[in-house]
Amino acid sequence: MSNQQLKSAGLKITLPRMKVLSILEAHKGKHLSAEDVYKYLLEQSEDVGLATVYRVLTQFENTGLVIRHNFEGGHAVFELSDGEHHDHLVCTKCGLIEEFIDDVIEQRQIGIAEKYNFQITDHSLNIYGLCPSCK
Amino acid sequence: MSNQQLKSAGLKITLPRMKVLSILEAHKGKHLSAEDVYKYLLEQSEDVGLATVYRVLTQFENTGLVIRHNFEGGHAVFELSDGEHHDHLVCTKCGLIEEFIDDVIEQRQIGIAEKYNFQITDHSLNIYGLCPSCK
DNA sequence: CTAGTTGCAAATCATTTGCACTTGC
DNA sequence: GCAAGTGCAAATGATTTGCAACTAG
Repeated sequence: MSNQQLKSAGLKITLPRMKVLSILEAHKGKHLSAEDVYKYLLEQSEDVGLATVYRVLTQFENTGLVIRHNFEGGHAVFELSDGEHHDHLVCTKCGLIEEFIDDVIEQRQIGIAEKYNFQITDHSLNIYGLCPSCK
Repeated sequence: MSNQQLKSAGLKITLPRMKVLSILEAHKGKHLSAEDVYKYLLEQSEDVGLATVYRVLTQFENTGLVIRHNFEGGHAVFELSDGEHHDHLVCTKCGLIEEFIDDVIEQRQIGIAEKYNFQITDHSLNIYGLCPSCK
């Protein structure tokens, strides 16, 4: 199953890559840092180096398999791409993340890029605040 | 003049703080990294340590005097706050940054936060792409 | 005077890289 | 078999911190 995703991404099907992919699938909808993935691998007593986790995640990002987010606070997080773009609500207290899409905002952004004559390649919108259980 | 800003921020008026502030004022509208500020200080043969630049910028951020942005690509940039919130168009090739505000988007974000019952404290919207001269 | 500040060097954190070794095809 | 992939340890780059010396109020 996931083998196909790797193959069609032009990557050799190796143990570490499959393991990382399975971790990501097991946490679909979550946002994991490289360290997180590494920890989950250790829990499963899998023998994969942290450096490899970084390498694999970066490769997955390049093939579009995963999305990398740079939220506030130093470290990047990754999530399996579902092909759909979405933005985030991030709780600054507990770290909870809600995803959302707003077509009006998407359209506006395109309009703004046009106004400034930018060729838009990507964008990120993050709303920071306190989630229902933290406020 | 700037002395007042520091005093009202509850910070002692020290040489390093005034110098950093003057650098920021001399580059109003630009987005400088801590290293940038440090380099400008060196150019003026001012004797301020990089660590102090970081400390001062962080203090300024806490008092709301400056805004810190975490764009893609590792290092944070700072800009003097004009009290107005705004978002950014970032050129991924040359680093050019254009600022913009869109009331429709602002309103939408408030609506989204309400829908998810989040107490919004901050948000950042960055559109990445190629600027007119880079595309 | 003395709490707040600073400079410097060493420490930390996330991430990357060099290199000899292993593995997928 | 051989290029691609991996593990480990050392290197990196941005930022932080410990601490003794310094300075604003």
